[in-house]
Amino acid sequence: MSAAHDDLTGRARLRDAAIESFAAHGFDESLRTIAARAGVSAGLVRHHFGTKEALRAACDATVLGRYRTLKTDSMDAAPQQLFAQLPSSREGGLLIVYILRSVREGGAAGREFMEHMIAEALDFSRDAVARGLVVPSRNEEARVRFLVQQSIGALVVSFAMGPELPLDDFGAVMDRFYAQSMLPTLELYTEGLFTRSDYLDEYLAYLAGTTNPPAGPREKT
Amino acid sequence: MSAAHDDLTGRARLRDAAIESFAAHGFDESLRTIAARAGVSAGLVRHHFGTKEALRAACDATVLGRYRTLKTDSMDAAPQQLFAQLPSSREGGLLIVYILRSVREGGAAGREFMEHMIAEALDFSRDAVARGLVVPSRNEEARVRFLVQQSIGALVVSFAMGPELPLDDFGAVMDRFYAQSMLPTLELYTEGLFTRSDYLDEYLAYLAGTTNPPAGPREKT
DNA sequence: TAGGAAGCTACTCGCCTGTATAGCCGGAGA
DNA sequence: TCTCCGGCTATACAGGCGAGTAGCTTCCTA
Repeated sequence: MSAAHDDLTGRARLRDAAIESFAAHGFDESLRTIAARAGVSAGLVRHHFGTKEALRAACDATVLGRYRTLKTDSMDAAPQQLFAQLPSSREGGLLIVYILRSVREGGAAGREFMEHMIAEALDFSRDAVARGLVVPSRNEEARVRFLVQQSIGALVVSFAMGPELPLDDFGAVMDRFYAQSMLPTLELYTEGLFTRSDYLDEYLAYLAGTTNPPAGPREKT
Repeated sequence: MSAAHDDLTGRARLRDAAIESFAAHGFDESLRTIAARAGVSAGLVRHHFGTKEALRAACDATVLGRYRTLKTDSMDAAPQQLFAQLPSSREGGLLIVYILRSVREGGAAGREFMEHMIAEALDFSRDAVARGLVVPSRNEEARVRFLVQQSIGALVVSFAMGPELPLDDFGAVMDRFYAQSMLPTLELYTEGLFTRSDYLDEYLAYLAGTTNPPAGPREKT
């Protein structure tokens, strides 16, 4: 039940070892390696989970659950960045790396993590707009999806470029990333990029000409 | 020598088949599958390239070369997006998918592609600033690295979320992506995100307090 | 105290991978 | 015409993988 890290039953130890292995070295990590990390035999994976896919699913569910818990436990505030105070603990860093790897790999789990983060960001964004801190968008959801996709994508790419992610003191890696991107982020968010609004105006005119009047545009699949 | 697709020598056919396989299904595609796609035997890979790693290196070099060629051949203009008119041809789409997959996978090849695109974008950005189209940044290179990382990252994530990339008519996939992100991009680039400059001002003050005066800040590794 | 289930391990199987070796075949040069 | 040589194939090999089977220990319960 709890998220302690010591003498647990084999199933929990195996699951936690798999989460660490997956986060550290990717989802192709072999069952034998995972079992060795957990200090148990390889056959125990099959005994408890049946298949590797099922073990992976259990890891995904556990990570998502712990992520939710950590996020709601520390509702102090998240100024402008997702993953704000999360990587302070080793546990939080582990979760972030696992999630980023899931997104990078694609598949159902990555999609679920993305949708979860988009929903969070949408709440946050609406509140920020209501409080007058953020300019409104002509399509709030599209903007949030776009911003999350960009932010997470930048993290994914940045970490993919590095030689390897140190699972411990992941906070240092995160700090380095923010140190490199904080100034450009604030510049872009505060001052924009274009000196004139020609491009936007033209595109809005183009949109008005092709679809219904831009009151409440909605995605069309 | 040329990039035709029909009766080539086995080495070229093998290399081209590997590029398509890697782009379509990832770099774990087996040598036998690649050879089958090329219509040759699996042993020929070893005969011509020695190891799979060497085949991969040949593919990387070929893709980078073709990308350079395609980019310089069509120097008409690239309004605000990298990969502007590139995916119009099947060849161009193939290259983009291959590059995105390389970046997503990480490693030396992905780093090289990234640095190449950053250098391109830096040229373009300096020119745009000089022409008064784009506001100057306090650190041009940091901004460009950040923007490229975000743009490529968004593409990587977006394509990772999709079930599979259709190698043919990749232009349609690209169009769909731009259709979803064009409005948020133009809004953000034109109007920014924050209503006030508090965050930026505070961060600049913080920077001024920790380092040398912010005249020409430089990255510190 | 006997029984039985649960937790766990040792061993095995078939498959697929990259790599290695031996040899076939056709065309160019002497 | 003989010969050699490069392109190419067929087959083999060792290793790692996920999955399957059988059996051991331990502890709880009837």
